[in-house]
Amino acid sequence: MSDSFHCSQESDILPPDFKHLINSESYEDIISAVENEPFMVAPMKLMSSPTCAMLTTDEYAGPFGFEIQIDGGSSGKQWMFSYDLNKLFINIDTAIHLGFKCEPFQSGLFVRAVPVYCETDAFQEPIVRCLFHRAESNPHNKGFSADIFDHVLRIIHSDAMYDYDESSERRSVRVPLGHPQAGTDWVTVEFKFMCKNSCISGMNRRPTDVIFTLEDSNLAVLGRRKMKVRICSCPKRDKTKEEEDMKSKHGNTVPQGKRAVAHKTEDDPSSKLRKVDLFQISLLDKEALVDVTDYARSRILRKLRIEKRGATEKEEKLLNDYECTLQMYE
Amino acid sequence: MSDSFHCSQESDILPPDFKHLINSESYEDIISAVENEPFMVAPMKLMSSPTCAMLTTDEYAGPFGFEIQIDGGSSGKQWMFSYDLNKLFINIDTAIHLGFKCEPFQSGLFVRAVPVYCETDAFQEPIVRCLFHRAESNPHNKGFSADIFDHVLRIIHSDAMYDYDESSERRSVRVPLGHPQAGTDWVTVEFKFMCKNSCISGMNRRPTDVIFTLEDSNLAVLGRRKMKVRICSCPKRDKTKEEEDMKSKHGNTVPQGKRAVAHKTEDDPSSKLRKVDLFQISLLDKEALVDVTDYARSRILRKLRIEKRGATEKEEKLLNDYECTLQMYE
Amino acid sequence: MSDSFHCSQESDILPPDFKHLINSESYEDIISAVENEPFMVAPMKLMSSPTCAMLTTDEYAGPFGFEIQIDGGSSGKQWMFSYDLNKLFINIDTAIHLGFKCEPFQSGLFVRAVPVYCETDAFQEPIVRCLFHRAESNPHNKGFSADIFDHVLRIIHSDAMYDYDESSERRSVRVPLGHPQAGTDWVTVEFKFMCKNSCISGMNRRPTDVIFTLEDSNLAVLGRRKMKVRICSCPKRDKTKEEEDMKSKHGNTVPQGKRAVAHKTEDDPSSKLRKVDLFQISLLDKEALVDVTDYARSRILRKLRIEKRGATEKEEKLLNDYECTLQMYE
Amino acid sequence: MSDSFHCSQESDILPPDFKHLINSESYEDIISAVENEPFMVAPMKLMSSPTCAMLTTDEYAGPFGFEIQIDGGSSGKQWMFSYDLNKLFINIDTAIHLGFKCEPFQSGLFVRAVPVYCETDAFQEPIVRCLFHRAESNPHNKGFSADIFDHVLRIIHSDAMYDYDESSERRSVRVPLGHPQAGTDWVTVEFKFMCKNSCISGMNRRPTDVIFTLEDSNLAVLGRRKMKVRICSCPKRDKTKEEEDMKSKHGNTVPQGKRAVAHKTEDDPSSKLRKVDLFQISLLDKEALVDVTDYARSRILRKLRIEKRGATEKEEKLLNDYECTLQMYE
DNA sequence: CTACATGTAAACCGACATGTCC
DNA sequence: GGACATGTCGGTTTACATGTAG
Ligand SMILES: [Zn+2]
Ligand SMILES: [Zn+2]
Ligand SMILES: [Zn+2]
Ligand SMILES: [Zn+2]
Repeated sequence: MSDSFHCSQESDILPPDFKHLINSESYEDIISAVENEPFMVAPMKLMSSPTCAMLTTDEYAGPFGFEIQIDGGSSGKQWMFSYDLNKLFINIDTAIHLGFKCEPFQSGLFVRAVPVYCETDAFQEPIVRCLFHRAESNPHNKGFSADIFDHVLRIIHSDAMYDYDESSERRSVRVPLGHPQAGTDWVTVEFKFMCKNSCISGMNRRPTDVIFTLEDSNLAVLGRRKMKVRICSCPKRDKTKEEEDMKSKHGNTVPQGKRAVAHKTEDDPSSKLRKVDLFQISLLDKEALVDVTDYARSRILRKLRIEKRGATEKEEKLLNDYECTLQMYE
Repeated sequence: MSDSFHCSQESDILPPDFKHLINSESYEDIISAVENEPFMVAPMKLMSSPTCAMLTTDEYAGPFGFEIQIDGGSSGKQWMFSYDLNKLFINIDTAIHLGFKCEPFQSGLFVRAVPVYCETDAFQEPIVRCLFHRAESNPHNKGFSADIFDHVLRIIHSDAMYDYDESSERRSVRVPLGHPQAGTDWVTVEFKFMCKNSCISGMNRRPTDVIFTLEDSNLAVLGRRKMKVRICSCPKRDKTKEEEDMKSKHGNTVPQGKRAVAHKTEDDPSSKLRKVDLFQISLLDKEALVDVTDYARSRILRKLRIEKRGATEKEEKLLNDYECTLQMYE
Repeated sequence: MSDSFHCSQESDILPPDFKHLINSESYEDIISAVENEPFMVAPMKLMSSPTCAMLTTDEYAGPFGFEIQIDGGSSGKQWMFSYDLNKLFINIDTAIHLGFKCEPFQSGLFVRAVPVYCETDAFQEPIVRCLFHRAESNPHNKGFSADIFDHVLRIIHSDAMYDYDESSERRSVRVPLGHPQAGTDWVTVEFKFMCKNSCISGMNRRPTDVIFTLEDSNLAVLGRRKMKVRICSCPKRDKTKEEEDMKSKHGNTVPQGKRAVAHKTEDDPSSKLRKVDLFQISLLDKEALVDVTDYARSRILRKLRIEKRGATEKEEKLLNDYECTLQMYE
Repeated sequence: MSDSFHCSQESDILPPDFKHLINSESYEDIISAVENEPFMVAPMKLMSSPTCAMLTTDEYAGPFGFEIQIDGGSSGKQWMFSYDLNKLFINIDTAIHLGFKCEPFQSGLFVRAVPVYCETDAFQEPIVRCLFHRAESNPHNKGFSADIFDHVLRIIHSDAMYDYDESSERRSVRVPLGHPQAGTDWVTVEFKFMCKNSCISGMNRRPTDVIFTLEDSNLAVLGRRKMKVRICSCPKRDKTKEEEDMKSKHGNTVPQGKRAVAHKTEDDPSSKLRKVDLFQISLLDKEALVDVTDYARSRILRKLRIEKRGATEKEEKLLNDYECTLQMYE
């Protein structure tokens, strides 16, 4: 869970680009804007919902600095991530953990994942499971509701919501984005792909992307990330092959001097800087949440009063967070 | 991390500390409330008996403050208890004494023990003895009634009752809970495990828990405790190994080349993500954490007192969590 | 090596030779004997119908001298017949014409075709179409009744009857056998195969035979022929490959790194060991072999003539064997 | 099927010993003796039947020159034969083909295989299947008669007879020895082992031999061979290990000059010399057998008469064989 | 308590099977 | 018809699990 993968199509020489992370200077402005008119960020629901036929696929950090992360280090299993290609190679029915970050994490946010064909010709065709894998008798469907039989992409979470867009016929899945565990500022979500790219009567050997969008509960898009994905039986073999293909292609057009460079992404200190060591407690119901949040807020304020000082940046952010919560539930 | 046995990460030298279990101030109130209306806690016998296929495994002190204790200090050679793992490592056919507490001890109470597989996949499969150990000719069966040949778990007591649930096919054993001997408030029960986790045609190397339930004679569940158990030939070696594995796992981000299997309930962080029915707040530092947690706890206790009722299962779990947190950071 | 199509090892240039099938001298006698008492051959319908799970697959000319013919000369691109392998290689949805002969052609006769897996393990599993090809939306099903969507094998004839054996779940197709056109004594029937052997969720790369039975309207079997079939995308390539494999196998003692699977009936020598109901004698040289085989053959034929009856299945098999031997060594 | 394995316990330097093959000089005497007083060879049935507790295990070619052969060449399977150790390493439920030779092959002969513990302590204990593998529910028993559930050793042949010796409680299996196929003078029998040496409540890690005896129908022993067998999950690993152990043991007691020498057994020309290229034909019933055999005999005799010469050795043997057959069935 | 015995599982790799494209 | 795409299999190796023995 250490490497944030970059999203450009360029060769692996390029360092990952973190500029899309929110600059702290503009942070308060955004937050305050959001607080006052929550979720104003152009919903454009009718014109271009995150699941419409011609959905936008451009990367977009958005007001929350939405980011996505994969732990490419633990390769060698049923999946491999290629930093060179920014592409995930994964077997069918294999759990993959992706990390999501947004600042701040607040209730009412969702992450949606929608698979799309990346070739222009097929782009508008919705991706659905093949006849074989969607059959009720298929073991991968054992114990699941028929609602999700047609979904290629699953989120393994009891709150996962499987959406079907009647107009585009796209199927997607989303989950409420909780808060990060102590010691990290990423929220981990587990995905599984339930068809192969090669499935006949399904994806039929067409290459695919997955589009991840950060949304509020009105489906307004607050951020967007893209990842190439190939679901296949031999992730390692195919990753190697595609990387070699890519290199030899570059070899023809670009001088050979290129050398493999260590991925800065993997240990970019800037991401570490952002880690906040927060603690968490769980509350039973909204009433308790409001009550305890209020207590926690007054606690800080009292402390500041006693210590006769202003809030640190961290404290400020937390207070902000508390306010958001209180506003939302009171 | 929600087990009654121990909540700290310290080594197993420390004796178990049970003081944190139920806050003594509010304790009497709860009990007295319950005493007047005994067994009010919805039995839900049909929906979920303590031996049904999908039996509940969550810890639950219940109206009697049901607790369980093991004397880990006197760990002999044939068994060892790991406080780090909350897990008993024991050889086959070895006597182990467990202490049970409920307040008040009254007639008509039983303690039942039912072994279950903890892996999600196998959870519903009843645990029975392997063909080898259940054979009449097996020396461990000498002198016993054939009724218990198939039971992995025995209570060494003349009043032990061996139950077979025809619907789930689970086999369990229970015994009337007497009164504590003078000088203690724990009742001791002797158990023996009659198969190993590694027994082929039996548990087949699958890890197991034992669920202890406090019941009345109508099988209504009045309390529940869980203990991980591994029956093996080398309790010490295997305990050491698992503890080391656990430590190195917590050290690394991801367990490297190890075999991991989905467990039904685990303290693995991803399971926390599933606590969707709970709310979370973030705190800045340990001091704030302790302070706010204590506030949240007293809030619940106050509520219970006001409403003159015992804790629901959820509330109890939360209280438990709070206690653990407090103990860890105070 | 007991197929009607061809018994020599020569290349597929040779046209099929049908002369050896039934010795013409004794042939008329047999037929006339049968004509007077038609259908005397024990139908044993209950015990072993032509579509039951354990259906018989042995070749059997029967009282009508049932034979089957394929015009291998006109091998187009979409199908090829291998005389070396007695195997049809054909593409999906491709018309193939088979000739059937019986003497005399009379009303009330049917030809049934039932596909079966030839590997022992899968033999009893009924062959049905894969989920992809059986889907109503599949273009190959356009304009057809849903009754036949699940049938791998079709007869292109308005009188074709598609049977479903509820007990074995086998699907087969049959057609009334008309009379030959002027100038020939073969009746031609057009078949199509509607799945590939490689279809997942269908035949799943398992090799297949087709069993052709001559039947009366009571389903009594009056003759039986077998043909290996492989439905694939590259009939020619695959035919060449299998023929080469076969040759190199016969050359070497043991197929080195190849995958071999038990077949239900094969010319593999170990199956001969099982012929426990037969007796064997050893001969010194080819001359003796031919001589004695011829003697044994005439012995059986004489007996049939004397007893005025047709050959039993066993006798016919032996006669077939003898013919093969004679042809091979004469 | 090329290597006859030798049966001595010595190191692998020793060439295989073929002296036990029948000397051709004494051949006629033996045969004639046998023909006149068939099966006179000391039956000793009561004292030491081939399945008694203290059964003899010494190698014994006997009057028929009984021999056994295994094809050790094909590695990488589920079994491996060590010529160094004269030991078969094989997985459970794995087919192994053994070749048997006796001169002459005649009807009424049987081959029996009985497994025994080779350690002195356990030798008299009968070998039976473990509780796990003998259970009716065990998939390896699916489709088999309960009679053979307890047998560790199976012969895959419809005529296999499973014997139980009530006095010794040993279980063994035997099969009538047919005639060799054309082109070889070995009869092949397929065996399977249905428990592992490590099976608890069964062989329990004790090493085993298999004793093969050539018998007549009165259980008189006419030949005996012995083979070490280890049934395990990793035949290759364990074979390698035992061979290394053996070598290092020899290294301590014997000067190191020993070098691995090619096994003469593997291509000993003497065995090739004995190969007779005979042809075979099958007959339907005894009557046909007698008739055709008589024809074949007179054919040879006529030929000799015409060519005015005596019989060659081969012819002589065949004639003898024919006589045997006629005598037995007429 | 160390060394070993021995079953199991995962990972790896190369060979093959078989559809598709050009 | 050749080159490729891509699933599957079989064999190998390595690591691990776990009982036994000295
Ligand atoms: Zn699919
Ligand atoms: Zn057991
Ligand atoms: Zn199909
Ligand atoms: Zn066994």
